[in-house]
Amino acid sequence: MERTYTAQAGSKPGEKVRLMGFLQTARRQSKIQFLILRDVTGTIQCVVSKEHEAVFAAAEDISLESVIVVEGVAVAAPQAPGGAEIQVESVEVLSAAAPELPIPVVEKGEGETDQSLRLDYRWLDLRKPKNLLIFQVWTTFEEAFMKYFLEKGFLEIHSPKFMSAPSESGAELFTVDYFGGKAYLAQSPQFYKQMAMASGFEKVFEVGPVFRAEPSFTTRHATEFTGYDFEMSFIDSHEDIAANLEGMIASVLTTIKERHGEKIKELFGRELVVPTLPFPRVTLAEAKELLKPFDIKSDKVGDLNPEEEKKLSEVIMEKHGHEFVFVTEYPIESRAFYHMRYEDRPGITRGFDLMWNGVEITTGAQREHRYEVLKKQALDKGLTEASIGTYLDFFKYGCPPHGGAGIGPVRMMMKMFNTENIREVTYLHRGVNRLTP
RNA sequence: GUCCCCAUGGCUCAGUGGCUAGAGCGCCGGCCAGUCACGCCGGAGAUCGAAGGUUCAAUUCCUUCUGGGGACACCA
Repeated sequence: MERTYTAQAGSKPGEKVRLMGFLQTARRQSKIQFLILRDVTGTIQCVVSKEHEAVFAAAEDISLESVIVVEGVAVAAPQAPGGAEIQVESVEVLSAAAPELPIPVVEKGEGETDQSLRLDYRWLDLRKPKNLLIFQVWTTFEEAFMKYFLEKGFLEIHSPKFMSAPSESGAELFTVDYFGGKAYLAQSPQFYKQMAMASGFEKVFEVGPVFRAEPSFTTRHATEFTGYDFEMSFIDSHEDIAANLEGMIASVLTTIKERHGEKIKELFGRELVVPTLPFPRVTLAEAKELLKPFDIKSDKVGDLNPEEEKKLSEVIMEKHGHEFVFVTEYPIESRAFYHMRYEDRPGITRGFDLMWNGVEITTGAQREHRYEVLKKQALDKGLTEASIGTYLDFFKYGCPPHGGAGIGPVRMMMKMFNTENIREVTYLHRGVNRLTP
């Protein structure tokens, strides 16, 4: 018999159906049992009556979270959760769960299970409907991200993750053994998406893994995560990049809100807001000025510390009613060597950071495409020709003016669900102290 | 890497310088024809994170270590 999903069962009253999923809850009485079956579409109540002696006995022994097949008649049942239930005629265990779960799948009472323990048993933790929703949204996110750029004629590239030399200054890279030699895991597709500009591809985007060997212990860092990047040629300034970035975000959030807005609100209490265009923009100097009244101690002159980022977002929300803000005109000291600088103000870069509700989610810039200028900027930052010679060569034989941005979708997901921690929205977190499961 | 906090059955938490370390959920057994955080009765399950120290006596106080969380630095 063909399988019916729990979400469809209600629309088949009187029909015999076959359902498959996990036994989420069992409420057992002497002559009637209520089994809550969960599949990827939701849950439904299955009723086992003592009239079916053998079935009743079999159902009594099924441990919670076992994988089962239930056959029975779907009926409308106003008293049942969801308004429909299955009158069970047979039940079969496909895979029995060990009787005591190491972490609960249905959290009862006050405290939620400790996060690190939940991550140890992530495959059980992910059985929770709210976690399933997160990955349904991830899928929509990536689809909408790609759709936005594909419709604008961007090409998709996949740059290699093995590299022969460290790419960015001071970057902490993972070293791997490469046939007896040394290789590094890419901490950004930066160099290779720029190479695509030198190749005349003009507009590219990439979805791919990024590796960072930074020993960071925060709620928003991982040693491996997915990066969304784009790069485009023949731009006038970093504003062209900002415009595409904000357009993409508005488009992505529109789609996500349409498809998942209600569920997100129901399960996470977060009312998703589609941002208006353009996003507010402030220069770093203006940001510092706006923050002055709050007397936040910061030893950062050319950048914002996390507390300042949070406060700035609050101020912007008050002034403009906007969750996003671009911060522009960072000094060269706090930016990568390849950021283009203003002709008239050589200490200032033509780029931006984008904040969403207090967290940095993107860095973007116009890149320096002039070979001699780029080389000088790199050497000034302490890089050697030996280490970035190949990269510099990309610009030696003609390269259009260009720019791009690197987006941290994990951080955006964190903001979409108002979770405190990127680990909650990561399929399997990789951190300094976590390599399993 | 620096600073702060935490560690008690499978899970979430109480608690105490001294007697048998408690509860709810879960688990096991029994009862209960409509539950829906079902209910009721009974039971098992803890070297109180590890090592050392103070003390007549340490799960409780002290030190170190390990594990976890958070803040900073760095970044997406």
